[in-house]
Amino acid sequence: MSEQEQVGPNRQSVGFTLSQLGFATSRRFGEIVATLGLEPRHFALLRAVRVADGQSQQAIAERLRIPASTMVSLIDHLESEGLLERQPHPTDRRTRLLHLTSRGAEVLEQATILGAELEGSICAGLSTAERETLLGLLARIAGNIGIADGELPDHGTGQRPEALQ
Amino acid sequence: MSEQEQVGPNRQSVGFTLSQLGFATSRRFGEIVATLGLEPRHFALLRAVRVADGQSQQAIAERLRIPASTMVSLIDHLESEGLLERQPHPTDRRTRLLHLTSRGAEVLEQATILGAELEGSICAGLSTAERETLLGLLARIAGNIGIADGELPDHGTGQRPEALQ
DNA sequence: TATTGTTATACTCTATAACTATA
DNA sequence: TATAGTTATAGAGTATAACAATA
Repeated sequence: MSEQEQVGPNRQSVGFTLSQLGFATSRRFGEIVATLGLEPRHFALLRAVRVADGQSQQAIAERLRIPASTMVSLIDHLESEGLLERQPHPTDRRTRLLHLTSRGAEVLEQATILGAELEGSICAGLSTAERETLLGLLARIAGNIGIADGELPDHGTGQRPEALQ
Repeated sequence: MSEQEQVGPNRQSVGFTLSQLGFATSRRFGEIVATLGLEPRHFALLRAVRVADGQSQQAIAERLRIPASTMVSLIDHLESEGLLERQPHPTDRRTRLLHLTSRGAEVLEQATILGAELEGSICAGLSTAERETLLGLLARIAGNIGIADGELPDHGTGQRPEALQ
């Protein structure tokens, strides 16, 4: 046995391995989007805005489960970078509607491409069938853990929502 | 398509799924050890002490890649809980040697049992062969990412070492 | 002069709550 | 009176650097 001791659930356990790989993958993704001047949470926010252009800050904050005050600083940053804009609501002057700029759309597209490249490097050497097998097994585990497709985790635990990891 | 938008690399990508499951698994493990009054980093520290009783604080800090000042507060906590003890070095009076107490060993054993139960719930419904297949595929991905067996990630990124997640 | 552990401190991140302007 | 967004502030967590004791 290696001198390095296991630290989570048992090494060679699925749980430990998932923790380890999930952490490494998130970190790698963070390094990659950093080359575009973004953090993962900025990427997540740009994506959420792109889902439907012209949503209010509050609508997106609820979607991403982040406090309104955090939204302000995230949007301040992205607006200062010229990636999105606050625009007035046509009838409610309290509300700000968020729109991607063309530059924001470009950066989002580049980040998506870099993400696809990361996916390729992660899965290097796996056949299509193996990748399908892996995704199928992971989906069953997601079911065991209680992560339904498309569901974001409860935010009542004091943990940051994984959307913004 | 679900109204919920993907936030990392593409949903249905291995990378996104690993991030999601890794995060959820870590969180669940944290909730579990919390029932013993521990955080995951305390569990990791107890394990590191158990590897060889009587290591110095510095030796363990290097193993876990955490700053010396952080070690102090972690050990203060565990010592106040009666789970480990600082003892003098026989010849070097600067050095403190760390030892598990019998209660610390018990708690560590209980945490290990709870971790095994978590592993069981994560893998519920998977046959032994499927579990082996999964671990094999994940090991290949670990190789792609550059996580050698037993290796802890570089700590130069500003991220917390996963040992202490 | 170097090293072990401790303490002090500064920084980042996050969330709660107070505040403003509108409704 | 309630709501959208902003600002102020307090807390946790972490790391760097100064420090005391010892080598």
